[in-house]
Amino acid sequence: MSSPVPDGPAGADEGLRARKRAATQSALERAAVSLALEHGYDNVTVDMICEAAMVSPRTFFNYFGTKEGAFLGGTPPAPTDAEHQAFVHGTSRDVLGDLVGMIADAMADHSPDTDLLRRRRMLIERTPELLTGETSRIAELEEHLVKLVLERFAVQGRTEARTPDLADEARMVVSLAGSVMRYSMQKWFSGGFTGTPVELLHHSLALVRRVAGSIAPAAR
Amino acid sequence: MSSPVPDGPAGADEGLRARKRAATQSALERAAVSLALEHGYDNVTVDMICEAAMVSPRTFFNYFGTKEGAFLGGTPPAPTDAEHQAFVHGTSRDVLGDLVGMIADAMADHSPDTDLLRRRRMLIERTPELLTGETSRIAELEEHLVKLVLERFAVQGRTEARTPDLADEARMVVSLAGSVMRYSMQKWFSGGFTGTPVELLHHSLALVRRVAGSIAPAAR
DNA sequence: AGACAAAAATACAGTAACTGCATCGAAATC
DNA sequence: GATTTCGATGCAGTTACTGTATTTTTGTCT
Repeated sequence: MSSPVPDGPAGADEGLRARKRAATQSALERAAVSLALEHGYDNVTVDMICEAAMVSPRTFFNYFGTKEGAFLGGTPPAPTDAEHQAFVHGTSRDVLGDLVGMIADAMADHSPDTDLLRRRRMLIERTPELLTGETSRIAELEEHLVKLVLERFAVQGRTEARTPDLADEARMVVSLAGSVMRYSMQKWFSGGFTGTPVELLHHSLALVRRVAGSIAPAAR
Repeated sequence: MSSPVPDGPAGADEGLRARKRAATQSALERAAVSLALEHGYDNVTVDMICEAAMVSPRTFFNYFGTKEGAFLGGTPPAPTDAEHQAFVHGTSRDVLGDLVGMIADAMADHSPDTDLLRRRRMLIERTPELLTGETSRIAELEEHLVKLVLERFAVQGRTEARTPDLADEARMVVSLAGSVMRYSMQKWFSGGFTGTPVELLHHSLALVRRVAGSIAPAAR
């Protein structure tokens, strides 16, 4: 108690302000999911969530910007700088796999709250529109992801001079990653999958390979 | 010409009621696109559209159900029975290509109004959120499309007994088709593509094949 | 500890999308 | 021509979301 928190090394808190902020956000998300599980997503209003979490409606929108956001979790998945670098300088030839892995990591290191995740999963399972919403949120990252892939191509020495449609290829990689994520999330949230997320992604990637690989060039 | 429209083979009209209906729908769609091109999508309200098209706001929602609908075109793309059958009984090995082709057809035979299509394309080009919206509309068909693919598999003699995860495969085909459509639409609406839609689809499919094919099983 | 700056919570008023319901008028059916 | 059917409309209400000004809380500096 002598030194006034010089620079907490392993400290999980960054000041009381941030802690309170995290608390209210968490409270709102929990309230949202709980209410939706009880009454159904459509029958839950923002006001109800605010009352349960004891904050003003205006504050709600300061946090999430949209009603849906409270149910899906505050901030859309964004890769950290570390993940960014790891991907760009990855050496494997499996660009798609690495990209999917990065997105999955970004989604995972999001909220370590196991219980909330479980309840959220139940909710999404019975509320397909939320699945669509999450898909859209990921889609908003596309532009950024395309840049990442191009960066990685550059690091690997692939240039537009050698491959004229490199930008197209990057865009397609991102688009395919979207497919894999969508497929995986769908399978994950529909409950039919028993296993770890990592296994699920491998399963999905293998399936992509099989399906896309069986494309014959139309001409027999 | 003698019989009073017994069953018009090529007849374009199905009574005055239907014609009027089509007229107002068209008027609303035109007004919506025009206003958005002039003022920007966000700055156009439903009331403005209604005033321009001279219908009540209530009627607007009777037609489209959502504001976005007026800009994207009344009814979401749905394959006709003919297209349905053609796909299910297709003999080619390229399930993905055929599926994409069917969706494209469904979107094409939608509105033969070239001018409106051109203006809509301009609008979407400068309004990415609409692109996302159209993507979501297609996503709503997914369940249906999965059934179609499974039907086709059945016709081709592929059964769950032989391929345990046939349903998974079907789902992935649909998911990949989504990717191709998304990629194609993106490229189409971004204006960078000079060619017919059919060529674009071939380009996209080839790219999928190249990208997905280059997936090495991670282990080197 | 007390003054002061920064940030967050709130109140308030307003816009705009969307819905249910009852009514009215035109079109199809007989 | 009478009836039934269907689309258009008016109206009142709910709900998501925003801008702005005000108040409360928290961090900081002396």
